[in-house]
Amino acid sequence: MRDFIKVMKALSDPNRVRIIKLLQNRVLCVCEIQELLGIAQSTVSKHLKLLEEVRLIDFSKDGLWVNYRLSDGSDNPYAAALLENLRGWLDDDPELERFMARLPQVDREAICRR
Amino acid sequence: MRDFIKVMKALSDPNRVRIIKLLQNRVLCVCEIQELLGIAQSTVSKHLKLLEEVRLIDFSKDGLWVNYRLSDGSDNPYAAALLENLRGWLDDDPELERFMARLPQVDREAICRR
DNA sequence: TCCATATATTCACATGTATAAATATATGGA
DNA sequence: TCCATATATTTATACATGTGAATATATGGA
Repeated sequence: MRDFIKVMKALSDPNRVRIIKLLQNRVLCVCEIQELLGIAQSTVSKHLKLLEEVRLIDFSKDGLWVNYRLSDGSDNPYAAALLENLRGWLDDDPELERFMARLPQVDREAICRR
Repeated sequence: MRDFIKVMKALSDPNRVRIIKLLQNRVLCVCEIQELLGIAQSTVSKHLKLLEEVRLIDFSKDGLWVNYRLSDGSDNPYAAALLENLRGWLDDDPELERFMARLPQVDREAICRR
């Protein structure tokens, strides 16, 4: 029960769901997500940590950058099923569409180094 | 997004998930759920109202009794998909197994009239 | 009409949570 | 070794939420 509840709570926040939807397109680092969502860096880090704890996402380090991507779902069946569901959900959400439109222009080299 | 978040929040509480799992077996009234979960009547009513608002459950009145049952899911695709997922999930949860075992003995006529 | 009772609502309270500012950590380059 | 910077953590705060006691509502019977 606890594992299930944790996954549901993880997906009960709009910003965390937005992060999942953005990661459906490509790998992102913290500052790219921060730039896209327009929230504080510490907030982004916290959301990412929570999503990782329930195995909705994975990360790998590359120098100073930390690359976040969707989990393959092998560790948590609840997470896997919901990631699968989310593939087809919310694609017509207007706010998400705006984020998606900006995604190609968000580059960590241009955005974060300043 | 808002509809999705509301369904996820509705399923982010253990007692509400327990109610859903119990309703997979049969229709239940408020006092039967109260007796099974061991929580206050007002709390049960609140949970049921929230679950109904996101179309996870339905109810029909029968005199003083109010019969709650799982929704057919036709109104909310998120609710429908999660109800489907929950059909096979959590069946091996020990606490839920105890609730299920007590379910046949919980009868509104015997439990609530006193 | 009056009462009993199943459920809903109100209210107060303790706990949980999303947020951002400030600070700490870690990595790479000079 | 020292500095710059990407990310993580700590801290404080406002707000949301689960809970139960008390109260209100609604339904049926006498």
